[in-house]
Amino acid sequence: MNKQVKVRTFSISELAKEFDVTTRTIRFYEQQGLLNPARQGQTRIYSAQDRVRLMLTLRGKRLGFSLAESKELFDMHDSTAQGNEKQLLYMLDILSKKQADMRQQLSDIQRLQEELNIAEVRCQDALSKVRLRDQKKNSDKQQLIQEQRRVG
Amino acid sequence: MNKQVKVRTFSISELAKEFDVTTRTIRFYEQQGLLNPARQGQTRIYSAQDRVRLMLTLRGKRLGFSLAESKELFDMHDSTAQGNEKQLLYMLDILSKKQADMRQQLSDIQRLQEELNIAEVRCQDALSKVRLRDQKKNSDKQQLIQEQRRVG
DNA sequence: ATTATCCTTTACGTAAACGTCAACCTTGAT
DNA sequence: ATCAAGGTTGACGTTTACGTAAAGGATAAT
Repeated sequence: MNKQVKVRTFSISELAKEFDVTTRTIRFYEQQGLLNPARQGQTRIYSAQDRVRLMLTLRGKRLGFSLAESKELFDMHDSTAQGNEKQLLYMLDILSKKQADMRQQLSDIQRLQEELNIAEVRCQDALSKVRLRDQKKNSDKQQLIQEQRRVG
Repeated sequence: MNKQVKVRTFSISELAKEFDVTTRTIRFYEQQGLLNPARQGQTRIYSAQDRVRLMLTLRGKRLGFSLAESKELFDMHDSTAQGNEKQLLYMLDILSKKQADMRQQLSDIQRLQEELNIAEVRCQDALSKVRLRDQKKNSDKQQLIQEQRRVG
């Protein structure tokens, strides 16, 4: 039985829209060896796998990975299936380094989050003070007008 | 009483060493308005505050902040002490956006950490399989040698 | 038939964040 | 006195990650 498995594919602009990047960006990632879409004629056809790769690449970017680093991780992930010992050890080394990076970032983020909260409170505080002052200024003015009416 | 307060200061290379950046980097940050060291003649003298700013700038970088963004946050932090309502509202807006960023990053990191762990396990697994195989190969060889001795 | 909509390649341009000289003080040690 | 160690200001070079424009092919609607 020739099982016709339907595979969902994507056009370049579909992916661009979904991930809010330009098509230029996606083509660039391909040029850098991060994506490898099939072709229909000369038009690119992206598989679900390609889509995942794009997702991972973008997440990597948000976490400060260069495209080259992401590519390296992808390549290793692909090759370690049939990797030799040296490859595997190298991969483990990279993985542990990345994990250290992530621990660092995690603590960076937590510290920054606290500081942002503090700044926000400070800011809200200053804001309410400004508003109170302005309110008082207005009520003073109103009072003045009232008195002027009584007098004039 | 003329209280002579001793203030710890730093040279550019001290800071460079401490934070593992080049002096070029530090001067560049000054040029971009992130640092503002005092001068003694023409040599730069960094205060503890300058040092903190450098620290924050570098942490910002690790979290994907551009130098311009960090500068903006510094400037606002400095100015919101006597800021008007519009300034404060703008600052609050930025703060909430940054917080959203950080939440996103936090989840990115947590996901990636899981994936790195999985990859590590997979890799360790592959490694031990490779080693077992090699061990067997060696023991086979040893056995062969033994037999050859017995025969030869 | 032509207009519009996607898609393509090629190629030059650009902003950010430094690196890398060059050419020049200054200052304490030998 | 000189010389090494550290500091300074330009100024041009480099890498990364795309932007932007030019010139054109393929298909679908009007």
